[in-house]
Parts: sequence; C-alpha cells; structure tokens
Amino acid sequence: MALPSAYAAGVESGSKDIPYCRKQKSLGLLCSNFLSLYNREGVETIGLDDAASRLGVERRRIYDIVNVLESVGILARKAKNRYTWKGFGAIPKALEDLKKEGFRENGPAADTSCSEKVSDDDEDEMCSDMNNLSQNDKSDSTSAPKSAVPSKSGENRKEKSLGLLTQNFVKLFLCTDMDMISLDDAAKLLLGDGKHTSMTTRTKVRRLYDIANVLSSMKFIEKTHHPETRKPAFRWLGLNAKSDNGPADSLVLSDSKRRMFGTDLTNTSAKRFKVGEDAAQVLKPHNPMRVKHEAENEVERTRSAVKSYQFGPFAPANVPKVGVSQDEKGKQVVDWESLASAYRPQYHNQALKDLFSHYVEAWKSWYSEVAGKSPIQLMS
DNA sequence: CCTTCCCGCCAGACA
DNA sequence: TGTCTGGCGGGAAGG
Repeated sequence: MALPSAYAAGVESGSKDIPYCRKQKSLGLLCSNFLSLYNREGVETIGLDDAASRLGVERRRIYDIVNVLESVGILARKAKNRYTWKGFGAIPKALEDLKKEGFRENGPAADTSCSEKVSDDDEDEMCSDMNNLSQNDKSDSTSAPKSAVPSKSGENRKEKSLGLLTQNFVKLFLCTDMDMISLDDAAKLLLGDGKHTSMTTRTKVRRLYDIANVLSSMKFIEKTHHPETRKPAFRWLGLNAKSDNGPADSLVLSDSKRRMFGTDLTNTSAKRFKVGEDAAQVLKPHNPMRVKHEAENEVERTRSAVKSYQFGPFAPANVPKVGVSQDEKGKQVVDWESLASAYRPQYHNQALKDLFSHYVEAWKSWYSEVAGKSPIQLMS
C-alpha cells in the first residue's frame, strides 16, 4: 500500500497551492463538514467509506468523529461500515441518559478520594469527582445471538475508547457543578483512578483534545480561559439535560435569531492520494445559532449555580457567502457529483433555505421530544 | 519554548 | 486469513 508519509514536504508536484496548513485538517472542521454533509433529509444511513471519500480524508479520521458523534446520540452503529443517522433530535435523550448514568455510578455522595486536585485554584472548591470506568458491556443489543461469550479481553481496550472517554468527559460537565475544566484536569479525573504517569496523562490529554475539537465544532463546549489563571479550559454550552419527572417545563426557546452564517467554501487538498482523488470541501465550523435563553428551570439536587444554557441545534454550516460565487476556479477532477447532491451550487438562497428548514426540523423534533418526553431508543 | 493535535503504524476484533 | 476498528504516541505546526 505504500503511501509513504511525507509531511512537511510542502508543495507537491502539481499542487500549486496549499502548502499544507494543518488547521484545515482538524477534526473539528472535519466534523462540521461531516455534519453538514449528512444532516439533510434523505439521509438514513452513512457508510464510512462514502464519508471518507466525500470528505477527502482517511478512514481513520472518520472513526474518530463517528465515535464521538455516537457518544452523543447523533449516530448509532448499524453494522460494519455502516452507521445510522439519528439526528440532533437524539441528543437530549442521550445527554439525559448520560447524566443519569453518571449520577448512578457515582452514587449520591459525590465525592471520592480526590486528594489531589492538582492544578491551582479552581474557583469552586466543590470538587465532586467521579472516576470510574463505566464498563457496561453488553453493548449492542440488536438480537445478537452469541452465546454469552465471556470476552474478558477487549474490555480493557474498550474502556479506553474514544467514545467512552467522550461520554465520561461529558458527564463531567453534566454531573458536576464545575463547568469549566482544563483538559489536563479532565484527563486526571477520567484517568482510572490509578496510574497517573505523566505518559498516560499525556496520551489522555491528546485524546481529549481530539474530543474537545469535535465537541467544540458542534458548540457543545467552548474554549475559554480560566478567569484568573490564563489556563485554557472548556466550558459547557449545551443544554443541561435535566432529567426525572419534570414534564415539560423550562427549556423554552422563543424564536431563533436568524443570523447569517458566514462561511466560505474552500477546496483544498494537501494530500497525495491517488492522482485525481480529492474532494475536500472545507467549510467553516461556525454557526452556532445558539439561543442562549435564561430560563428558570428548577434546580436539581444541589441548588447552586442555576445556569441553563440552551444551545441551538448544534450544527454545521455551509452557507456560501453572499455575493460570492464559489465555483469559479474551474472544476478539477473532483467528483462534483457527490458534492452536487450535497450542496446546491448556484442557488445560495435555496441552500440557505434548505439549511434553515433543517434547522427548524431538527429543533422541532428536539423540542417536542424534550417537552413531550417521548421515549426513544438510544444506542446500545 | 510550550501547547495543540494530525498522521498513520500496527494490534486487537471480527468476518 | 483478510478487513475493519481504533489505541497510541511521535513529532510537526501553531502560538
């Protein structure tokens, strides 16, 4: 398979542009593209190969984002190479479940040994940690005959999975009152209580960066800095999945602000694959459309900080900038066919409209779900 | 320098 | 066995 790895080599013979630029290959961006590519009606299932080729990335990267997306309910594994698109509407439930699970595992008394709280000050001394490797095997149900295989192995591998790490990371926000945490602390907290080698932490942090990037692109979290210390940290923006019998209340959302999502469409490919093989459309990760709405939702358990952010349908953006016709640099050998189905070329307004309808739809289902409390099946 | 984090090797899991 | 998954950590880009 060759495919040597020449990195900074820079200008490839033939590529007259794009020296390389690491940022255009970030997971966050990839996630945005992924979302905007599949968040449209008609999409039922997603093939990994298809995604990889459409997004112009290696498969390995698809696994990365797919895993975290699944952790949040947006996707569900259907079969080998195949995922089911659940949509944003599945997020609330997923988060709610995560939250419950988090509390359950932790037990009511939210405190553990937590001797070292490393790092310096953290505003609220309330440190209710949670360290556990929720290893709820029995993953995947779907009529899997299998004769209850002990499968003792594999557990170890799975408890280190990106997906699980994502869930635990999210639980940190949902089940704890601290809503700003540095990846370093998160890594230490999520580290299975033992082995705090500088190396293991290092690795964990690397993963958390990956996760944080895709979570950020969906506006679940946001990168900031600790008030005093300039330490970078992440803050939760997503809805605070409230649970239990709390039929429809709070979680209101008046109207959404219409805002233009600036985006540009760049076609870059700085990879040497086969000859004409690249169709990397790069979209801007932006476009929150998050409706921050203060609503007095009753507090759960600890009545302390009652902040409830609401975030709009996460989502992607791929609205071409007004007044700029994107396709003009000549068509290359890219497969516009696939892109064509994904984007409506020429008609910006149309695309915009389309996008909006999707938003509305996603939002609507999401809202009704939260309000109506309709049960839904979640992954595994 | 330090932080962020992409790339892809290669080992488990699975067909 | 071959293919699919996806840990893992080197080391380069970015600041």
